[in-house]
Amino acid sequence: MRIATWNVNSIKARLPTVLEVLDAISADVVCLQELKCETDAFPYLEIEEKGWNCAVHGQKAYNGVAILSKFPLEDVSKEMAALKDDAARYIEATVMCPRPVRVAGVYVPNGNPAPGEKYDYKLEWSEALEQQAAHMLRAEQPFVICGDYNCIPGPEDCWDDSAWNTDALGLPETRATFRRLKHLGLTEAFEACDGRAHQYTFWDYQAGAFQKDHGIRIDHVLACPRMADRLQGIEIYREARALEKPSDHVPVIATFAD
DNA sequence: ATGGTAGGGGGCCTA
Repeated sequence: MRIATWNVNSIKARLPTVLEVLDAISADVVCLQELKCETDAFPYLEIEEKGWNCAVHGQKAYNGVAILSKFPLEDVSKEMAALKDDAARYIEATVMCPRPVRVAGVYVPNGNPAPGEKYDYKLEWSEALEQQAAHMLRAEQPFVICGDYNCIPGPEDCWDDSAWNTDALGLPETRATFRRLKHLGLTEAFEACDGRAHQYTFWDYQAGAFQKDHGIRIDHVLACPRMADRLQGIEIYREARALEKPSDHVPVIATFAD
């Protein structure tokens, strides 16, 4: 089975592209971030028409996450146990593929400017996610946590570390929150399957960043031990960034043995 | 050179 994550930067502005890319990547489950639409305004009809089941946690203008699945979605939850959050940044559901897997889709706060209130919120949110992961590890069901972590794991995951290690996405304390998550016993799919330096999932719209390959790797798939045992590969669908009216992020797809 | 671009919503904020 293939599980993908993609920050679409507005589902409404991107719908034709999203449908085209969903066809191209052949995933069974897709976590989407930055829908930028309310739950009721999600384009259910157009996406369900292509065979997807949709679980959506939207809000007006900002944030918004969804899980799409070719298999039935069950037991949808839109909150982490440890955080009452006004922002729509979290969604969790069980997919039957055919064995049940718990899938969490996350949109971790950007955190800029750092230091400041926004960065404090990022750290608070990351702490709640760590607690959520710990809770899921204690439960019996295998799981993955996919999404836009807004974290550049290491200096090799951006084009110029000196440009990023003082940014909220690359600060040592940000990288520490991501390491703590992994140290609970989660496997980062890219690290386990590929691990090459300078492979990116986001390029800014500004200053010709994509053309210069000035990117960062901030979209990640983390797997529990049992799912890590089934992990077969990771792909970054870079082609999506070269399309007309692209998102600034591209899909990341992890393949697991059935 | 502290800009640049994109999206949403409503006259700036987030990224």
